[in-house]
Amino acid sequence: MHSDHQEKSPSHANVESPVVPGGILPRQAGPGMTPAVSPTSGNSGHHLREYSLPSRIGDDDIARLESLAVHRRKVRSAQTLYHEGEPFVFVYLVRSGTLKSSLAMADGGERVNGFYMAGELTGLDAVAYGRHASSATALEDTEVSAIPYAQLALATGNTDMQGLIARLMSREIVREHSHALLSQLRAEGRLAAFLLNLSRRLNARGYSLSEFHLRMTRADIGSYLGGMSLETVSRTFSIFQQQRLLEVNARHIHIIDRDALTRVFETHAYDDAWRKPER
Amino acid sequence: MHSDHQEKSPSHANVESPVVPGGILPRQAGPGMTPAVSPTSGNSGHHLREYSLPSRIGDDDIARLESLAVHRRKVRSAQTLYHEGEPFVFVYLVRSGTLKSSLAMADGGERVNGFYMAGELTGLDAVAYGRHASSATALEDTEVSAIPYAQLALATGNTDMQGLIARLMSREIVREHSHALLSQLRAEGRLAAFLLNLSRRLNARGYSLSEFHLRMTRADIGSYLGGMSLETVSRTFSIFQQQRLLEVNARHIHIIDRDALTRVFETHAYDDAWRKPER
DNA sequence: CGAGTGGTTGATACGTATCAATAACTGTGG
DNA sequence: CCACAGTTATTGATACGTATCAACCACTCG
Repeated sequence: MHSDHQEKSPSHANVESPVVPGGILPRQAGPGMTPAVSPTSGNSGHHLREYSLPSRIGDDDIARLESLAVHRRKVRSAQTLYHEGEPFVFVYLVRSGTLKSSLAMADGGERVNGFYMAGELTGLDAVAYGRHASSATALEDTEVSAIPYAQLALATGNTDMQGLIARLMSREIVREHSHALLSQLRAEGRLAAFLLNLSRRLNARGYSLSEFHLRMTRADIGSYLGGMSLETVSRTFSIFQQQRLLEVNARHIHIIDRDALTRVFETHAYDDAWRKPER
Repeated sequence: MHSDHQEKSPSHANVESPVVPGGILPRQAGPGMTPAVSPTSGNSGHHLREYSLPSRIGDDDIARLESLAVHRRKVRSAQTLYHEGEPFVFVYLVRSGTLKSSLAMADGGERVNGFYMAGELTGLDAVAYGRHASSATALEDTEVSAIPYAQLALATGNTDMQGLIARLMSREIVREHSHALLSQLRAEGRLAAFLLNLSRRLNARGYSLSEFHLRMTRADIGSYLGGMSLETVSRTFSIFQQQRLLEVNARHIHIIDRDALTRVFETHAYDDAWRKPER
């Protein structure tokens, strides 16, 4: 029930490679990671272009966090790492694999609010009330490092652990804000933004920028993008394919025209985007 | 240009009352504030019922923060406290009045991502990158205390200021997650959730639970609720009024049937809520 | 091979955006 | 003090995007 996650495309090796303690990020991590908000001052707000999903952090920070980890934990595909409501003990640094974070809705449905990949920290929403505010489920076999939050909070010494935590949380807030902007876009814009974002994050981990494998279902994507039905997600993929922006084969994605995709989500706002010009 | 914020209804005094240093919260603040996530474990997720907007904090915490404030600042209605992109120096504790937080969109539009009232802290999204990630605009004449973030970060001693900041940020994250759940609701559910939330927050500040004055426009509300047009907001108010759930007079709101309002947002999910039962 | 899960596609219904006209109110300046 | 302009809100008509329902296919797993 978890066998299709081995990459089939030769262009990108699997991240399951031996996890070297203290540096799980294949390549590129230093410069260019920090500024996800454009430094332009009264900017016109290219949040969507800039928006980066769950907190990616530098190798040095990862090492610092890793040093406080008490154990590794493997989570099989479809298993959950923690459930919402559970007492909060650890934050988890993803070593390999992919997690989805979700909230249960009153009616039994679920809302996906994030996907976490290697080098990202999950569980920070539990700090507020000492209980996990969301659940984390593995979308493929995944390995995490468990870091006792109490350790982080108490950590003293030259490493400004407190500051790191604060920055990571703030980044999560910024990310949520950017994500909220998706509600202004229609299906095509949302999916385009999502794909470009995934592409960048995977690329930062050493995969191809143009070709990758989705680890989540259409339903997950739709939920994450703000209550789109899985059918709409599927149809939107088909549209992109017809327009030759993508090649889609179930979960294999090949981005053909990156620029056009970018235009899609810069153009497909509900009202303003395409109407303002002629005013 | 800012004259309609004086309460007209006799049932609730204006908060502009003399700001007593060290305790701006009119009443009720201690018990019952902390748990905004239901402690039930594998819960069915009443996030929407529980969801609390920007970080409200206890009087003691407010006092601790206030002690670090370097100055007060008055912001006239429609003026902005800070713009996105500006260098980050202060977080602001709202003393009186109301702020809206918003992001500029690439096309010139704006997306409202929060409203802040007395006792709430704004600016935490700037910690991530040292620049404000959103703009704060006064919806009425507003007064804030400016607290240098550097002070907070360095604060030592018995007061666990770091922990407080961490909890506040985490709470903001939880709040964002809850807010994201609104995307699963339709117009009526979203507006109902919004009104009930406002009602509770105002009530915690000593106002009537059933009657209050909106400080934001229909457009602001629509934007905040996820890209609803101002017309839809207006129409939804009318619907509630016809159903005798509310009395609406421009920005004066009188909640007649609180329970029914609650049912509205528990019922008006897109698919699951009303369909699951018969499966 | 049958069951289950995930994905695609079509027909249709519904919710809401959009466009438009009007009204109430606010602040401004003669 | 009143007329004018600008904002805000209400309401109706219509168009459009997407949810929903349904049928079918592909693939995996036991």
